[in-house]
Amino acid sequence: MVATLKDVANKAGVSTSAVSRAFTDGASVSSKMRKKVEKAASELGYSPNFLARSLTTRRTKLIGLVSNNFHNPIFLEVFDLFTRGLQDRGLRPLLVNLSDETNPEQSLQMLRQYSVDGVLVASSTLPPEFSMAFRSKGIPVINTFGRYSSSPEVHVVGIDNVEAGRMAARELAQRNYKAVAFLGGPEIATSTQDRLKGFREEMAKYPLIRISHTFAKEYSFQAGRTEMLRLSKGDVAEAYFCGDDVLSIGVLSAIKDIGLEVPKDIGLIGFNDMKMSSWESISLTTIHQPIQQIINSSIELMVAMFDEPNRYPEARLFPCQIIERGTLRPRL
Amino acid sequence: MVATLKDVANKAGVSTSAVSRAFTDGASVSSKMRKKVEKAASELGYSPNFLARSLTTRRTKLIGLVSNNFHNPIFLEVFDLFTRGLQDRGLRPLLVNLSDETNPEQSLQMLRQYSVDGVLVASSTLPPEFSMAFRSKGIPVINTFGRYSSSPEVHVVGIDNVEAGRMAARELAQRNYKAVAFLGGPEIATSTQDRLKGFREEMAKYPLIRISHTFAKEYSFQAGRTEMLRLSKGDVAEAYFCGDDVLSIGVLSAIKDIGLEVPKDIGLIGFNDMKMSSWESISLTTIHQPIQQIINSSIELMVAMFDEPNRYPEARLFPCQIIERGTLRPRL
DNA sequence: TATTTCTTTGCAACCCGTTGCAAAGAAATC
DNA sequence: GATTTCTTTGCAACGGGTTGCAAAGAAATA
Repeated sequence: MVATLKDVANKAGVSTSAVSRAFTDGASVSSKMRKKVEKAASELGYSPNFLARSLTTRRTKLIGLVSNNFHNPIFLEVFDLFTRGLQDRGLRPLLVNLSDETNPEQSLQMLRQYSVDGVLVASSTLPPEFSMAFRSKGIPVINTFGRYSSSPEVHVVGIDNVEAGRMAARELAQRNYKAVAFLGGPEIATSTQDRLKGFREEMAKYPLIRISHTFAKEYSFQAGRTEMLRLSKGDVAEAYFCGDDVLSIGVLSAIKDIGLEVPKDIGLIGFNDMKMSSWESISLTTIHQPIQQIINSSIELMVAMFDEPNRYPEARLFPCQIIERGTLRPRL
Repeated sequence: MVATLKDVANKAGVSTSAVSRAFTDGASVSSKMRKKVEKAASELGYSPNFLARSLTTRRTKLIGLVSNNFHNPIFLEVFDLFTRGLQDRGLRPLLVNLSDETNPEQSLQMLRQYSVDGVLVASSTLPPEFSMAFRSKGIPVINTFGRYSSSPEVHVVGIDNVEAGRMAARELAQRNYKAVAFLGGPEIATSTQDRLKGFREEMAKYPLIRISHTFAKEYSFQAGRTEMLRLSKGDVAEAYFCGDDVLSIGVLSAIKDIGLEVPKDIGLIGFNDMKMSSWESISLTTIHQPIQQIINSSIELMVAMFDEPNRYPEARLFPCQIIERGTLRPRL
């Protein structure tokens, strides 16, 4: 049915090695030979079978792209950037939807069966052990958006969540809020823990500011809304640092329902700066996470690991940035 | 490094065929043999290489998942459902981001090189020729969310966009709007064309209703917003049928800026019923597209084609449904 | 032109599995 | 117990490529 290397060799009257070489960059072939082969190949509509090739080259150019977050719109941006970045380098993303799973075993086995060249774990909630499982089997792995401190054995590309928490704290302090709160994502998420940690650390410098914290069940609109509605039954803070933009939007919705106004009655700063946050109807002040850079860097690091599998693990952290929009009152 | 079938065979003291059979369902192996092999295999941490296997079985279980829309949040839901559905059946999605490309050649070649078992084209904007290219090379292909009428050679799973357009028209008529407009996505998108077609057809039955139409540059918030702002400089209709929810949300934002109120001054009905449309702060009346069913059905059809590659092409269309929320005035 | 060096080519083994076929072994029948 | 039938096993060829090595050919040097 579909033409093979042998067919091309027959048609061109040359050996199979010659054909193979004609399709390999930098192989030892004369240009006459290459021309002859290419002619035969194009007449037959031949192109090499990557999977057969991978058997000997040990390179599939398949990359496992693992995520456990298919609900937060920011991940659509993430997938877009990852797929384009990989494609541009001739790599192919094998998408793995982890859903509720946090155990690496299944994914690990599956990705090994497909001999992926590497694995990109795109998650800010998975425990470091997840990525470690791949590394310990010798598969290059990058934990994008991961926590760097606790897993120095694995490459991490992302941001310093602790510092981001401090940044939020400084910002609220500068705007003279006297009672602030952190409204995080799921308590077990490493990103939430770290942002809270930084937030408290920094706030400790302002003894006059009251601080509290609480967690939403997940990074989602409804979770944010629900949590804020719950909070509204008690003492409401003057400003909230919200662990994620989609969560923030839920919170905004709740605030409106309660009958309060942003930023007049209550301040809000989000996290991520997803596209939607800049929509005029939302206009969320938030902390921008440079996902374009993070993703590019993740891919570059992955590619570098192909040549240097035992590369010493590093953490690549990018600075975040406050994006001023309409949900915090002006600075002093 | 990683254990192969031969290693297992040596360790267990049996032939490679025996090992192979032990890992194949329904193969002729005694249970003693299987036990022996499994023991050796688990000691070595062996699991079969799918790609090597695929050379002889001619099944990779890889499915190309092709999309050109990484901006509309509905596609996050689509990816979620597709990846889970495929995984549940032991299939693996190889994600292809088409971006601006509409030419199938590159994707076709790439997916052939990876010997995918089938291709799912998830797009309501790609021309039918795109999917046809795969079919003509003998690769099972389903056009999910595609247009059925113009490409009877390819399997299509989705909705009847013309009928959906009629549905919107009926709904607006029933609510006694006297000047309505269709605000579609990109004019070249088949889905936009069909929805407009149905909308006009149905509206033709109501000679007293004035009707017009216009197109946004793409299915996005900004495109919707921009288009509505532009429209606001001229004659504004009483109600808009918007070709997509994210577009609608942009339109809503513009309406607010203009100083009009929904549904008091102006009505709006969207399309898709993405998660976000049900957020309390948006509460968009819209037409629900049953994407869960569409995607399940697409996958089932794909699987059926494995056994019956020349299956006569069919269109599977699912009915849509109006979801009443807060952006249309009550029925008469 | 003869010799040396470099480039190009083909052979054959290999990558990691599967599978048709025949031989060996076990079970069933007489 | 001998014969027939069924099950299990191993051999060897195969799937679609790549690659080390040696031979052949071309170019460079003497």
